[in-house]
Amino acid sequence: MAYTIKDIAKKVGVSPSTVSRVINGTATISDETTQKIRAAMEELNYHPNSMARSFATGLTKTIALVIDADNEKNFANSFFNRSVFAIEKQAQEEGFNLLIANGNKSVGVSASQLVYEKKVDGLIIPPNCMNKELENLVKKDEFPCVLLGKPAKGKKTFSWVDIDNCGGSKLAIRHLLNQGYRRPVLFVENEETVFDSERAFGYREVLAGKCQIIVHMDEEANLWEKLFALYTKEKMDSAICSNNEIAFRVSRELKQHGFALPDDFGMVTFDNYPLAEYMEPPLSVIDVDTYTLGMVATKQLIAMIQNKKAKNACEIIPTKLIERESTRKRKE
Amino acid sequence: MAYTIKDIAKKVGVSPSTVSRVINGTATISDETTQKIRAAMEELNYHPNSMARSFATGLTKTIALVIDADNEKNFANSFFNRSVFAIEKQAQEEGFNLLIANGNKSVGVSASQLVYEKKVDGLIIPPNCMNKELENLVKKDEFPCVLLGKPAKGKKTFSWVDIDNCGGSKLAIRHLLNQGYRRPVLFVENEETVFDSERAFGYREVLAGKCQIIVHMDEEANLWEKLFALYTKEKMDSAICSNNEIAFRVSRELKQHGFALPDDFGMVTFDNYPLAEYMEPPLSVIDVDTYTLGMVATKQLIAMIQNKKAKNACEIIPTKLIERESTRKRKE
DNA sequence: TTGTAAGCGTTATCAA
DNA sequence: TTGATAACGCTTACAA
Repeated sequence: MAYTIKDIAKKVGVSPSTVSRVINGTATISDETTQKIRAAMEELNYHPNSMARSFATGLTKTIALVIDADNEKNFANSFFNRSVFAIEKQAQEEGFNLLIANGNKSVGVSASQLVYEKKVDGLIIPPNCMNKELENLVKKDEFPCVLLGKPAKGKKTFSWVDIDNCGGSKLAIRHLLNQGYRRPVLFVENEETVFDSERAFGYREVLAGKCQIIVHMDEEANLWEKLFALYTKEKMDSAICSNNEIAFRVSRELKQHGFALPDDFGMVTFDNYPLAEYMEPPLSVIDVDTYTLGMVATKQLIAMIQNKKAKNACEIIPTKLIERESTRKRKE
Repeated sequence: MAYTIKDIAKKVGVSPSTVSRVINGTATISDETTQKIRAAMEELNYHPNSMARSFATGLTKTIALVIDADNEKNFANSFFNRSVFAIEKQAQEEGFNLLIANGNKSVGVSASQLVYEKKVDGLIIPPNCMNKELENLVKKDEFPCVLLGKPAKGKKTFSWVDIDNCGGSKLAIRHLLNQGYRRPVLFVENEETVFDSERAFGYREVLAGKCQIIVHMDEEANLWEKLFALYTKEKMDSAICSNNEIAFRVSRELKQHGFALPDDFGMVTFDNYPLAEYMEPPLSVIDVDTYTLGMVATKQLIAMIQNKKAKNACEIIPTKLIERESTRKRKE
């Protein structure tokens, strides 16, 4: 068995509470005893038992990130993972551990269970992992939680952090217009997702009164037909794509049919990873800082746990433009 | 305050231990009392306090994955992340939670601390996160741990799981030879890493007695010069690359200097993500199953925790070849 | 099949 | 500045 606080107390000749006080700094203890206790802990290589501690205090010093265990794509992608990395780092920095929780009730230990069982002090939840039970649970107990992404309308009572999808969209279009393109089309996966709808909103706002075309990729069985129509009928000369995969598919079709980027067609895509820099030509991108996203969410959550922050804070992380070959300035 | 086991006991009119027995199935309890207890738990929405439980049993039902918090690249890449996802899923399946631990001592709660403080029951450690302290610690206490990758020579006393780097290499060369290429060169990052050295080993074994050339990318300041020399002097006509990034760099140089893939040059790369499929032409790959890697490691670890498995097991996950355009069969 | 009671290691309350 | 002591919620001998 490992040493306990009692062993230290006995060795030094003080009571366990004194040792506890030295460990936690919860009372002023004479320099002399403090020294002796420190020395004894060092000598026996004593480490407090975290479970006993958590049990006694009711605090676990652990936060959980909820993931969708049914959907590997939602987890194992570079964007989410930079966030995970940031969350872990920030948590560490503030003395917290990160637990990965399952958003799905059907298998293993669900996020709700972690809350019920008091295994964590707070939750970071991607909106798509939020379900009714979790929602009621955190609201009822005022359990600290931060959404990693803007919640859908009508659920604004949570704290959340998101990247500036609307602003990113604007940045992209203004850039295209600046470079001499006239008819940028927006390609999204599914406008019903919050981030695609925000991007569409930004697109529409900048192009108010002008030609606006939004293509939903999930409906495009015959992509080339669609592209060709947009080119001939709508004079499409450039695009903003909502992700690298879309950008790849669109540019491949165009190139295969004789279009050259950037001369015949300009392209900006959201996300700098994984393909943008490696495409031919390398693509200009709206870079979303998912690292900062994760870091800010974690800071906010821990502040809530420590009662330092309002229950209803929200923050938007700005995006930035990285210019590359795919939007080279056009000669007038 | 949430309900405790005593509340349930009182409500049903039994002792707390009986309730505990029902929860854990540690004794046969009459059907009648079992029913009543279950009903009471349901009614009060009772959930056992995990910290009290862990404290009493000394078991946390949590495993930790150690990561290198100083190096984002080591964490936020698609290979490692499929493993993380698999680890989480497998852990869930067996009723364990996954904690992310910091391999680095300098910041926050290090992996060693988690062990000292008894916050986890076992560790999954990438070999590059293994340090002297951790090594001594797990050996001394016979603390359950599995390495996520083959350890360097002389550290074989750990359980480990790795992908079949040597076999993957062989698969790649045999494929190139089959397709009619004659002089495959191996491009690695750094042969001192275990996986590159295994790959080199496989390469040498298949080409025993024939021309063998291994290029270390970290030393190649002028890549084209090197490639040109290999082509003219050594008649290089194909390559195996140790990762997508190398494959991209090599193929870009070749294409820029007028070589066509696969006609002038054949290429196989390790790893199917993130670029291989999106390159021009799409690259044939040695696909490494990092999902299975993580899953097997987790199974092994949990078996160790439950005393079902030897302390010194090791397992190798086979690789497989995915043929694409970059190694189309040559006409003789 | 069930109850009693001790114990897990720490913190927190109350006194001194 | 310190010490006794209770309490945290659960598990587990030991008894019955």
